[in-house]
Amino acid sequence: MLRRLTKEKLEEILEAGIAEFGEQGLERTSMSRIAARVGTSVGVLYKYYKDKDDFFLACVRKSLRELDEALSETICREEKLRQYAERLIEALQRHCREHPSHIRMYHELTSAGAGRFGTLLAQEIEGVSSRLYSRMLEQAQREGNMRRDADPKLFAFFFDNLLMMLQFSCCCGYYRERFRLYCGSDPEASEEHIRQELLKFLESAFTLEETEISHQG
Amino acid sequence: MLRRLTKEKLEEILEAGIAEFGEQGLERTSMSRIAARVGTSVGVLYKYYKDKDDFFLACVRKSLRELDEALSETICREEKLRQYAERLIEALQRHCREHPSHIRMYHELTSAGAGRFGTLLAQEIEGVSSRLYSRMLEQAQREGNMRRDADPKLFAFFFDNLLMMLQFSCCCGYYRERFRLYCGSDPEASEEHIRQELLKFLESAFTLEETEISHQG
Amino acid sequence: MLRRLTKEKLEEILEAGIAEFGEQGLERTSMSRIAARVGTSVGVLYKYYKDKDDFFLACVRKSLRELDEALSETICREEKLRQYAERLIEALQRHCREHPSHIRMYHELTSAGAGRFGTLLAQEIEGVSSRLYSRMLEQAQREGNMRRDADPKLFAFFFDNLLMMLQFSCCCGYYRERFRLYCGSDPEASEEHIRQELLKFLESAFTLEETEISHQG
Amino acid sequence: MLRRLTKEKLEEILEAGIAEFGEQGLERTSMSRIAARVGTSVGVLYKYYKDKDDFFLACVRKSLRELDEALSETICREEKLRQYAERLIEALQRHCREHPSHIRMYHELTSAGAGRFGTLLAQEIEGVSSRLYSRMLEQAQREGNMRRDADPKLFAFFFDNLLMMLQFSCCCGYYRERFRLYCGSDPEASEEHIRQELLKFLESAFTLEETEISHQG
DNA sequence: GATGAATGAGCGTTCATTCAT
DNA sequence: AATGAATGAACGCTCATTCAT
Repeated sequence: MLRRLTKEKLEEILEAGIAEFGEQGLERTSMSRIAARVGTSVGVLYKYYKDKDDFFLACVRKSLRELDEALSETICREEKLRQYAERLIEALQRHCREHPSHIRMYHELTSAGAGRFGTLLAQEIEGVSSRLYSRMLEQAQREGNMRRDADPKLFAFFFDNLLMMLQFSCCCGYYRERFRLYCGSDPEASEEHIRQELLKFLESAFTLEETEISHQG
Repeated sequence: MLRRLTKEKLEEILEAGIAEFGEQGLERTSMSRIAARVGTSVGVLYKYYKDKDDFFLACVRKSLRELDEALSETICREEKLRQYAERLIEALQRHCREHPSHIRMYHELTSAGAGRFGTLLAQEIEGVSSRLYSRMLEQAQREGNMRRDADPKLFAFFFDNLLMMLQFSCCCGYYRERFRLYCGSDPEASEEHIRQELLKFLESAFTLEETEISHQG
Repeated sequence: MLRRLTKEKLEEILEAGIAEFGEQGLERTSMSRIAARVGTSVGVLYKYYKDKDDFFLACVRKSLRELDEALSETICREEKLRQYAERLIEALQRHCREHPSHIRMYHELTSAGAGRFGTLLAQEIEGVSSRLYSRMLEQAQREGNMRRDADPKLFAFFFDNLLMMLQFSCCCGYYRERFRLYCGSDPEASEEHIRQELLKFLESAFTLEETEISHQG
Repeated sequence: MLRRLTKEKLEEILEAGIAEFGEQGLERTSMSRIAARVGTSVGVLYKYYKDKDDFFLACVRKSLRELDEALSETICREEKLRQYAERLIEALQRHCREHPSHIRMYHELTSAGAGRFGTLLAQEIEGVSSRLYSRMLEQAQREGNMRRDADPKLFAFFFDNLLMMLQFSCCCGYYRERFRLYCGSDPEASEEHIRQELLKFLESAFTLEETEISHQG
């Protein structure tokens, strides 16, 4: 509809929004600071977006698209659960490294201040992965790669919980500090180690193949 | 020195603060709304607390004390990891049922807007449990109740991540919706089931005793 | 960059500020009352001025500029001390008549509440006249128009004291009343008379007995 | 009426009030800080004084009484104008040294914020000295100790102006800085010198040419 | 009679949003 | 179509004053 803003400028605006929302939170982010940050006026923000909430939604959605892209290569492959999990964690770790403010903003949107978006956004964001993980684990179960007495939905839920917390622990102030308390180092200092340990943690949870058992003596 | 306000009224004020902070977030919570909520004036808030931040900290600390109490009975017992975990989860679930706003406020304090408290509070809040869990898992490892090739610190971290997310999923708007997407029901509809599934998920992760392995056929 | 407010409006705002500060003092003047007085919103005040203090400083400086203008014609002429003094007093009296609130605000800035500006403003305001008067009296002394045994700096100080008090007595509530007590009339009722008497006072105060004169050689 | 407060305590309270009013000004002085300063409660202040204004008036009056005492010995003597002036200045300088906050408070009361007391206090404070000085100068004139063509009321006014400014210059932040700009030193560094110069100024300001002298007959 | 906790009006300041230019 | 100045509601906070204890 509005053409004056090049696609690049729009991307820049949204990226600035993501950065601010991630750093300051929803309330403390000011529209004029965003405008100033990219060298436009508040006017254009309000031309493209109804209000601050609308702009926030746009930022979230852009971020979501990028996450989808980052994960798309991981998802499309057919493979064993463990391999998939490893590739997924790896992709998420890279995403955290490259787009920490996206994760931060994502965390902001789970806060009470963003409660009015709650239902709407939860569906957009979690819908895909929840269905994906659930189906994946159902299949794993059928194939004997997961405890037969497990509820695949809840296991999918626990699985995603671990992935989410991993991301927050890499990008969000409070959770970074918490990670330090648990592990004594910054999360980026031992990405590989964290990934391997998480895989172990998951692997014992998901699969109990002979090879694994033999580790235990 | 301050006597007019009964202990009960003070508790009520803090509880109102916790409720508001949990519902609205740090920024959107207004001191005058809290005062109105409990039928006092803003003045008294500022008699007892230096400023809004100070009041927030007092709310967090009150909440923390109550959580500690709720968990104290769980912690002092000597028992196997699995039993301990079950009792811990149970206690947390009850705590969520009885004090959802405490959990909501706790979640708020992890958001960017509360960043200035980050380091301070992370230590107060996570310090105890991080040391507790780590030591517990180290012991479990020595006693053969956990994979020998696991990093007990990271496993403690993953363990607490799951517990945290469980609580958020019971109490916080976004995470409740997310839970519904994963499981199709409200978290309080199946507390027992969730607990048992989480135990299974953990159990495979932590312990690999013969009896467990035999489940897998 | 700021264009909506015409120069006139801006002047009007500052003038309103000067009036309020002069009438109410620094503390009792409220930004919203000033905004209301000129029919704008508080927002615009904070667009142009960082905070109340900054606005106050702007008012003082505007006032100072206008005083400088009012006196500039007086200062540039070369003449005898008495003529200069007469013209100076006359100019100050006119300034008091035309801008009483400026003098009132100037008086406010000497009060304890404005202490934080003290050193800064004293230099801006008094610096010029103190140097000017001192040099003038030094010259007068060299030319034999002033007692040789006088300290020109202190005489300049006394001189300015008289001029300041004259202005306050014309414009400031307390000092107007005080003037009435001394003279039985309003200061504006006898400007010419006051001026002439002040000139007499300056030119030979109190006594001119032989014994005194003999001090002069 | 109220007896519980000893005379000493009351004096202490008033002295604390004078100090605070002098340091902070009328608005910025808080009743509770005064109470705290002397170790009582606001309650007693409001038992003795209707409101803050009333307390301020009481402080001013106490201060006035003390000034009167300080000057009483000076005033009651019969002597020549010059001697009287010297003793008066000396007494004022001592008063400034010993009770600077009284002078500061006196200055505060001339400010716009205290405008509502204006008329009332001006009469109480200036009434005596204005009549005294005027009568004194009238007499001096009759006795040939002052120009015959001078208006004794205005000369009394100028005289008191100089004395007031001297006191402010010793005690009040802004005026102290101003003094420094004029003279390059603190006023207390050269009390004797200032006094002597002021006496010179009063006795024969600026010029003492033959033509001037001839006015005196 | 003394206390000092409670009150609440009022201030300084911010910022989402509008709309004249 | 873009601008960014103007608006004004709402917030955090203070303090003179009251009045239950």
